[in-house]
Amino acid sequence: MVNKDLLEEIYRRMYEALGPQGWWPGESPFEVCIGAILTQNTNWQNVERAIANLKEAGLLSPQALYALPVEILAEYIRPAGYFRVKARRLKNFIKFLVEEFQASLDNLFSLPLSKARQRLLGVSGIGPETADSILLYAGGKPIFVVDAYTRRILLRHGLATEDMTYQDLQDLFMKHLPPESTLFNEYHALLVAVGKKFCRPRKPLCSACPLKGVENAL
DNA sequence: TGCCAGGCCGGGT
DNA sequence: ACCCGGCATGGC
Repeated sequence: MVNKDLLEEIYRRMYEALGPQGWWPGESPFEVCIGAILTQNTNWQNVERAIANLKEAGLLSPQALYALPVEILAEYIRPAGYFRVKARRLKNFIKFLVEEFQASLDNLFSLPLSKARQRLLGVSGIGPETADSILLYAGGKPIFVVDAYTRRILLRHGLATEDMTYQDLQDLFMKHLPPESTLFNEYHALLVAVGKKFCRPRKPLCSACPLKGVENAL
């Protein structure tokens, strides 16, 4: 069903339609981690406000956030939504980073990939997508990020089924594509761009979608 | 004006 | 091993 040629055709079409995306939209690996947690089920525009608040207050460092009470942090990130939950999740991640890795992402990323992923998943508030986003976009590791857009696009083209798990969908890409972080980076960013533009929930057809009919393109 | 946005957790079956 | 309610702001 899904094979290497099809995945490459999908990539080609998206790239030709929308060009390079240059993700992640963050200035440092640490900022990428914060953004990855804040953007859970939330519009990126709202996340940018929250990050801007932290930046403006000089709080965008592991040390500053480590010292900041969770209730205060919550107020800064309010625009990102779910702000009390996310303040807790951020603190969990910061505590993890500071106390187990001397506040150094490089220390975390120096672990074998599967081990680093496992450790991230051990932090309450970091699930598979957030962990993989951190590994790929902050760490430059060759791991494919699956999100709601990825799932919806695959479903809409009959390339996946509802019962497929995160792992199933991730395998679908990683078993057929070369493990290159630059490719995985662009691929996922393009899926998000296409999803935002052409593959909204509840809107059945996307006549302008660059992926229209790819499932039959071989 | 509802619907949607780059999920995840914890409790209940 | 699933299933579901809860979490919240801002744009269109």
